[in-house]
Amino acid sequence: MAATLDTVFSALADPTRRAILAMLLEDDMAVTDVAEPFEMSLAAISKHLTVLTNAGLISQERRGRVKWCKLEPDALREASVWMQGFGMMEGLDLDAFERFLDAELADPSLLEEKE
Amino acid sequence: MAATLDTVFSALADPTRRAILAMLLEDDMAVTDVAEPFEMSLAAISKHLTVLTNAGLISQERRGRVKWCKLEPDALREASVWMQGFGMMEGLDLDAFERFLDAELADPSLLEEKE
DNA sequence: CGGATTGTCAACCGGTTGGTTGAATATGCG
DNA sequence: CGCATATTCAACCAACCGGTTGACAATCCG
Repeated sequence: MAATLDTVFSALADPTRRAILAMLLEDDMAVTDVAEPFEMSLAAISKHLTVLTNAGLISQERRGRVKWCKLEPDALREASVWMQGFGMMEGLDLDAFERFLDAELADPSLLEEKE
Repeated sequence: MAATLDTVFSALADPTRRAILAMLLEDDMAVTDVAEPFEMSLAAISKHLTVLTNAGLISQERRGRVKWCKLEPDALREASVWMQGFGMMEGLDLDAFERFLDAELADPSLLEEKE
């Protein structure tokens, strides 16, 4: 699917879909389990999941009766890069971010609150 | 204006609006000048500008007849932080990332190459 | 004043979105 | 086989979106 900035951003514009993404951050889930916490029909959730799939933000793999949903965070990269063009991440180039990741992983106390 | 993730992301979901933001990256502009390169009515652009204003992504200040549009890149921060929670933050807590952002913005030299 | 420029408002229109319901389609299990 | 489970499909609906046009308001200028 062509995951354009349009499809990605508009997929992210719905709170239900963002909540679904957050849930999938924890673990892969079946459609029914994704739907469980929401007060809307399963069919509605199914639609949200196809929107997310078309945006490339998740992938769905059928295994037996169950269709598993998996987060595909790479789809956020293009959008993230686009946003970085706008100043608010002044100086926060990806290299710096990688170094931050390394540092954090090596020594999580590095960025502790310093008061 | 309450600039929620909803309003920000849905504002960004339209290519015309993203193009407008990119133009404003260069310089502040009057409404008519913003509209000039687009093949649509001034009224349509005016609507897009109110959407961007409601999302907090731009501000508009009237000076005489002319209304100047100014980019407000800070509005992207919340959305950006939300997005960074996915994928690149594997195994990291968001609080640390936000502290990182603050520190980075306060002192960009913090993460200079250390070789 | 009177005319040109700048921008918004209001009404309208077709297409999309986010939800519903009920039927349909697989698949697994006893 | 026959039933329960898992998920989608199809039709429908109200609401919203992105665009149009024409009228309107405000400001500058000769």
